[in-house]
Amino acid sequence: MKIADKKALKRESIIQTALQLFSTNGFHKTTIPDIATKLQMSVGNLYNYFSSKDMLAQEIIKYTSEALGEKIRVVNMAEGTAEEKIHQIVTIYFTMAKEKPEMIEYFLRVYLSNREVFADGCEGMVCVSGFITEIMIFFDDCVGSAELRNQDFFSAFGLFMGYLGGMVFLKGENVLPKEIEFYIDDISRNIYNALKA
Amino acid sequence: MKIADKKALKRESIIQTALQLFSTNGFHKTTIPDIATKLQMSVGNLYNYFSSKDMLAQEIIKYTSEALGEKIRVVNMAEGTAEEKIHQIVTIYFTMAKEKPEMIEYFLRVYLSNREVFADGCEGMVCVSGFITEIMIFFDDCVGSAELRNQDFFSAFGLFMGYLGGMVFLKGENVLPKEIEFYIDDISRNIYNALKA
Amino acid sequence: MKIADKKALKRESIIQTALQLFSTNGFHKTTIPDIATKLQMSVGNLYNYFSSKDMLAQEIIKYTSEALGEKIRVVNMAEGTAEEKIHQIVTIYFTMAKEKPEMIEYFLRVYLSNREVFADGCEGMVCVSGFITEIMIFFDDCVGSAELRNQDFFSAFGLFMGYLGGMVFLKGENVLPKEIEFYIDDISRNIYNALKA
Amino acid sequence: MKIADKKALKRESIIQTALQLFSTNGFHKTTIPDIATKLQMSVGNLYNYFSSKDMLAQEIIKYTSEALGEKIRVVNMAEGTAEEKIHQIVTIYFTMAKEKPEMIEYFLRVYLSNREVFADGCEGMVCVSGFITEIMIFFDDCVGSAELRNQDFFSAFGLFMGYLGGMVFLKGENVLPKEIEFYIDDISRNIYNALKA
DNA sequence: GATGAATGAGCTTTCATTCAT
DNA sequence: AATGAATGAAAGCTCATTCAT
Repeated sequence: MKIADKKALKRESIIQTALQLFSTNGFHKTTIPDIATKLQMSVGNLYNYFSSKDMLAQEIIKYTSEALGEKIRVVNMAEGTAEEKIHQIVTIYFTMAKEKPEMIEYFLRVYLSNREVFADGCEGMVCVSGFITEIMIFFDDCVGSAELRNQDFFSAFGLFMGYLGGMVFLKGENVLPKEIEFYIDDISRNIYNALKA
Repeated sequence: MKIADKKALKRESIIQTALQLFSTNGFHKTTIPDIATKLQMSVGNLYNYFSSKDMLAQEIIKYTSEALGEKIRVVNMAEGTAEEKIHQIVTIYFTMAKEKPEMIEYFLRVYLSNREVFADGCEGMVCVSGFITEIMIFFDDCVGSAELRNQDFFSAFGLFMGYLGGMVFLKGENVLPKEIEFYIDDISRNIYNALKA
Repeated sequence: MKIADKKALKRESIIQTALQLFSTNGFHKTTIPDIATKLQMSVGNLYNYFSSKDMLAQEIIKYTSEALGEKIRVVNMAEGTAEEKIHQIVTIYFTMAKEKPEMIEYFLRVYLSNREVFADGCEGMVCVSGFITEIMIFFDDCVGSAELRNQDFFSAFGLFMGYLGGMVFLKGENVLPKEIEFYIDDISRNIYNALKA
Repeated sequence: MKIADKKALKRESIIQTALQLFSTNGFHKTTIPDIATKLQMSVGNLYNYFSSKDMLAQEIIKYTSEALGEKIRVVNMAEGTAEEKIHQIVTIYFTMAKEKPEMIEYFLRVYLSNREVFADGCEGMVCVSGFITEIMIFFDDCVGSAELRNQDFFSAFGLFMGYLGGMVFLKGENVLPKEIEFYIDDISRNIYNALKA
């Protein structure tokens, strides 16, 4: 294997480990030594891959947003009604919340809350554009096909992002009486009803 | 004025100042000396009112939740259709986000993200029950009058809390092209469509 | 004793201890814990008196410059010929180099060499003006009385500062075969010959 | 070209690059990676040429001292009065301060201040003997020809080294109102007056 | 000779909390 | 009730040097 590939691989392993620790314990409660120890790596070497804790956090949000966006892209590129697609997107989101909860939690507990960390480098929503872009495409498509009502994009986007995020937050707080998958149908229906033409 | 009253007054002024600083700068970036300085008070004395930084944060979330709950209680106790009441609640929320953004931001940036701070003392959603209870009452009433579809409470609550919170988050990120009030009608309609019978 | 006085006293004791350590071991080789330990003080508390290591270094140069300037002021205010005054100033400088070598060494080994430390706050020669001002007064007086040749101030100042500093440097390197006092007469004569009208 | 020559060439390029960085940014603020990067060379390879950062610093001072000494040697070997030679030496020094300021700055900002770096290997003035020896020869010659007063060598040497170094320091601080060449005549005259028989 | 990833001790600085006054 | 100097553990980050390739 080439050296460049090895380095890329290690970089990704750092991202994944840090993602998990940040999500679980919070950005400020996770220390660089914590991350390095879990990776069986020296603190100094970690800084050969990311120039600061903040920069690491920024790379993670890009990585996560990209990963989520990719899955939604598949839905966008397939055939289907708006109602079906909404159901698919909700399913993707909740499945990920179940299987890789750290990704969704990272949005909620790190990105959303530690503004100062993302201030320089993630202005606007540039670091989460991977995800947002796909939602935007989905919405435009369905408005184009007259399945969804034509309204301000942010009104629709806030519904998606906020609603799904809110449910995962409730899950994280252990206040949901049922497993998260239980809510897929209800929530898909609510979203569709909210947005349909 | 009685001494007890004076103490209660000072207690509240601490809460309000800390609320503002925590919301603006984040929990971990706000220091106890920061709060004391802004209050023109000594750090030692501040500890006569709150036994720790965490306890102060917990009191703030109760205070904020209560304040928001109270406003919704007014809606609950007045006459009106479900559609009207949804519009009123959205208006209350966004008006507060405009006029006292620190309260909403505290939910998003402090309560939601610093789990460890609220772990001992705010288990479940006990510290935000002031707000949740009112949403619950609203929902029960409207289901009772057959205006809203009978569904799992959390499916409905997640919609409210997540959607509104998400919009305020977008506002905080300065990505909304319009003022937040602009979205009141759209969003009220979306919520009503989502939940109506 | 008043609290403010106690604080001023402690402040000065920090300055003196740090002065000694910086002079002896160099700025970069002296750590904040080194200084705190020698003062039997906690690291944190030291930061209640000086906001950073750099600021401490800046306060020291002001303090030192002032102390040296004061001694020269006495010469300036007394009667005497230029030749006598030069001899007195050289004597003061070398006596200080003997008795409080850390002050002179601080000029040479800390102030002169660690430009970045003094870049913000000591621009130009503002932090050593206590000393420079007196040399300037001395020179102006003697030019005014026609005892010294009228020439560019910096040509004269460089002679004083450089020559005396250079000798103390040689002393510090242990290359001088004799005690520093031995050179007082020679050097005073050289300076006088260099500058006389 | 022979391998040994190539190595010597690379060695010198390291010295020159390090000289410049150390002079500009200080010894402790210049890292080995900084030097390697500027040379487009790996840090590991740099250690094939110099066994440590300290050893590199010592080689630089020898190199610099030799270079300066060589120029003065030319003066020493030419005909001329003491007054002329002093003028020539001052001119050499200030010209170098103008054209290759890093050499003179290295004396002032690195050699003079970081005693610990030069402690093992440059005891006394052994690493700057290239320069000192020539000044010594100059002084002996002129005393021998009865042009300069016979006095302790260090009294005379301190004048040269300190005075010229002091002026360059003032130049580095940007406090000199004129270009450094402007001072050549004044300073040469002052030195001659100080030392003449 | 040449590379640069890896090490890890060490640095400056911060801050919740205490307690003598 | 009120003060703020004092504590000290812990954080993020740096960098001379090594060594497998």
